[in-house]
Amino acid sequence: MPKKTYFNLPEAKRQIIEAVAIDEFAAVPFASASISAIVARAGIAKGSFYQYFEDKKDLYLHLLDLSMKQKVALVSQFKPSERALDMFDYLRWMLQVSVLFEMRYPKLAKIAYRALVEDVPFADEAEKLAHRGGMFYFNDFLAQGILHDDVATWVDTDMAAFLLGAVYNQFGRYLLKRTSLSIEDFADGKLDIFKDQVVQDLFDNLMDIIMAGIARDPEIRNHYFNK
Amino acid sequence: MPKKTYFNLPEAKRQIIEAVAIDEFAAVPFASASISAIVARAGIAKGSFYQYFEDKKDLYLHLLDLSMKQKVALVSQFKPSERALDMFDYLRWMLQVSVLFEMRYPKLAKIAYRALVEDVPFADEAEKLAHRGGMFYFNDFLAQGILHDDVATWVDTDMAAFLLGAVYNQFGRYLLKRTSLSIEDFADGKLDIFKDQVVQDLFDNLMDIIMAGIARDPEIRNHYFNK
DNA sequence: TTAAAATATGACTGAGCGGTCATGCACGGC
DNA sequence: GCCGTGCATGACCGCTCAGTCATATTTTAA
Repeated sequence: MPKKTYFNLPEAKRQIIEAVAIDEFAAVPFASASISAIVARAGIAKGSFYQYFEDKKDLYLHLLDLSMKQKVALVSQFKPSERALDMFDYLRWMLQVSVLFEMRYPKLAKIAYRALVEDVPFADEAEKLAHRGGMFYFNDFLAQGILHDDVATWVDTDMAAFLLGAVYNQFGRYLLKRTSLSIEDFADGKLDIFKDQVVQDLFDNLMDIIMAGIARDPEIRNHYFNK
Repeated sequence: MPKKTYFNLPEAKRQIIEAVAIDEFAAVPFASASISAIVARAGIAKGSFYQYFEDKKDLYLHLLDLSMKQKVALVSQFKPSERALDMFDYLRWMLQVSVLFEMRYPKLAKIAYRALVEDVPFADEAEKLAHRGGMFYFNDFLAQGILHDDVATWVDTDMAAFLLGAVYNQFGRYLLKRTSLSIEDFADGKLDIFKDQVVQDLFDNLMDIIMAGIARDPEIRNHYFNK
């Protein structure tokens, strides 16, 4: 946790520091991120930095925390309107929000991604933070799906949760490669992932594969077979 | 490419250097890997190292190359016996070999993994190397599957290839977490991933989900539905 | 006005890094 | 015996880094 002094700072100053730090930690791995570079770009003295944060790791975990909070905020902002959607619509919604986060806050997303795939000298703390904001408890979710006859009983829910996690985590990157779009295209609202047809078609196809793979209802299977 | 001098070295000396270097680059990200540490542990002089390799990147790419060669070797060693398997058996075999590589050569696997997910200052070269040995051209493979009526025509093969890649790449790590087994359990042959029932069951379930998701044959779908 | 508390500062430390280079040694051909 | 080539060596260079600290400045409270 940053020191008390940091939170006494004027909002604007904190904003600058955080923006610069997010830039740095999104651009390079933890070990390569430079505090010296950050303080220089943020226009503060090295000594000041250490009045705000315990050390490099303290800043890093703070950013990771910010990232997760932002994701959670986005999730609740786009929560499906009223009552529970159908399970597959829910899975689809999760996928979309997950991608949306990556497009809206690419740097924060990258920092969270790093925490999971890269080695930091404090992997456990980082992973705990990253997972807390992970928000998608696929496992419980799928187990519920079996109880409600949405998911085929033979499906190993823990395994299926792993599959969903792996796919959802990478889908944003794939989308960019596949469509040759860049994050900027999405960023300035010129392109709404919820509306763009090409993107929606890809979402559809992915969800189709997953649904056909785990759904219980024979009509769903037949629907895909008859396509 | 390492310099000529390196290849003139006695086999044993090269082995030591490579073993130590693999250790280092598997343990920490590229930027943190220390040449000084490697030469110290390998018992050679710093100057000697730079008679063998151009620079740090040269060594790293060499290791990446070794990793890919080892994977390809493992693949051909375990090539399905005689003639072509059924497409799904083939996908299953790919998954198993992919996991086997991770268990047999965890450090080499880690180095390859890093090349794909971490940022090195020469990402393009690294990715090219890693992909060349990636060996699994799911995309063409699935396209063939459609031609042969193995894969449902509505499946976006490029997308499905992404899904397979994402899942296959992570499955080894999942397997370890899920089964609470460690790499050592597999390493010394005490446990054969091709024979162990728990592991095979997980393979089965994953393949079931994928097959049910992309197969064309209605019997396959019904088979899963009737489970 | 003043004293105390909080905050800002940047030169400095000690360590580690990748990479270089002058020097020395070993060995094969003549 | 001599020389040339290839290899081995480790002190050394220039740089960057995270983190410290004595000092200066500003803010607060009385």
